[in-house]
Amino acid sequence: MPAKASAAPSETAERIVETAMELIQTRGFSAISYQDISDRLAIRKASIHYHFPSKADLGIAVVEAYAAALKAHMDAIIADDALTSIAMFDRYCQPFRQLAATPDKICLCGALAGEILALPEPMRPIVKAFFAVHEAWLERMLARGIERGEVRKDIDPAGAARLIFSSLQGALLVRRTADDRNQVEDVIATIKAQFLAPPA
Amino acid sequence: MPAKASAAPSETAERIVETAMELIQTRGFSAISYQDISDRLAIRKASIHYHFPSKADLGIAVVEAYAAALKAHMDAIIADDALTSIAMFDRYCQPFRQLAATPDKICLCGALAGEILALPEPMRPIVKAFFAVHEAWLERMLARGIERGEVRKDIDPAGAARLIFSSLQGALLVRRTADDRNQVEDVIATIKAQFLAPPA
DNA sequence: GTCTATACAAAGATAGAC
DNA sequence: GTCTATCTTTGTATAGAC
Repeated sequence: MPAKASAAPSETAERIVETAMELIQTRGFSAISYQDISDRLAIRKASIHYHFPSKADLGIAVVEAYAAALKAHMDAIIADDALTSIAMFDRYCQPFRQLAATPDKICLCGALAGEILALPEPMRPIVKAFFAVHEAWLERMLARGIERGEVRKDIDPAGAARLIFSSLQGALLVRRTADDRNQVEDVIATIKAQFLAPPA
Repeated sequence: MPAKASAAPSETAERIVETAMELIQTRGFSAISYQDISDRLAIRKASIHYHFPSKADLGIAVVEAYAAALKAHMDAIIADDALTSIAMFDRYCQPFRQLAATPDKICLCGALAGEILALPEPMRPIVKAFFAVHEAWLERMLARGIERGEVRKDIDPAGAARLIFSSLQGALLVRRTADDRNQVEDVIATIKAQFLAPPA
């Protein structure tokens, strides 16, 4: 029963998705093939096609899994109402820090966004929704911080959320190429200093 | 005399580079082919191979041309010593605004950075140098602005330069997918408000 | 559910005529 | 400098045995 949107995936299907995710994060969607995945899993190409008939099916499964994992992470942060704004942001950044700690991974949706017009059409709205969800989460966090007096009143939550999210995506992109370990940390530190410092 | 690093390129070679650049900015390097270019130019694949024997040769020519054009733009800004910091930044942003005005183009090096590990090895250091040059330029602009009292003294020019450059790259990436015309303008406005406002 | 085998198209690249 | 023709490899995908 392959490629069913919300069926419990078999273990093999999960390993395929995980491997594909890593490969896309390092090389991009256009550049990877069923052969690349089958090499890593010691499984045949045809077996991958059994679970994911087309490359579009596989891509959709990968991006849905990624988006769902990060959504759960964000929901968990929101659920803890006692957190300060800066603690919320630190927890939000954790997955991005983890990516920055790898030698060559970037955000899956950042990688896909760079080649969005080369993607199978059904993948695109999922990437789009991912960005919208993250920017909305950041905007809400900032608005809450202003209410609580933890964030400067003179910032625009929507504009700042866009800057923050864009800079995190861009920082991951740039740091991999620049091979500079501090790129992402510098950006996070600057965001905190400029946007999450208590009002003067 | 094709593929010579600094020979004057023929007009056909120039048209090939220009077309390839646009295609890479919209679809990515891995996703485009000699066939795509030959279709657009009403020329045969073999003719492109005459000018650029391998895809790596073509990629190098494209990224070198792009980097050189933006380098000239930055040099022209630096040459005008009378500009205020905010005027310098506005002129710096002009090429990025132009990209944001297209339906589907992002920074060439942003697109390439997303698939850096899938690129022919000789292309990579050129992308890397592009990022280093831009961040250094922004850092210098900010440091000058602090000296002139146009930029807040409490910011770290290196960290802020990284945030600004990352956010511009990220904003182009996100706005294309989000199809949101204001993404890039919002980010530029927020940068100005937070980093280029006069000291309190 | 995984395998072998294969079909079919597209890719990068070269040879050689004009 | 551009063309036609062709080679070789790779990629996505399917058929059918086990």
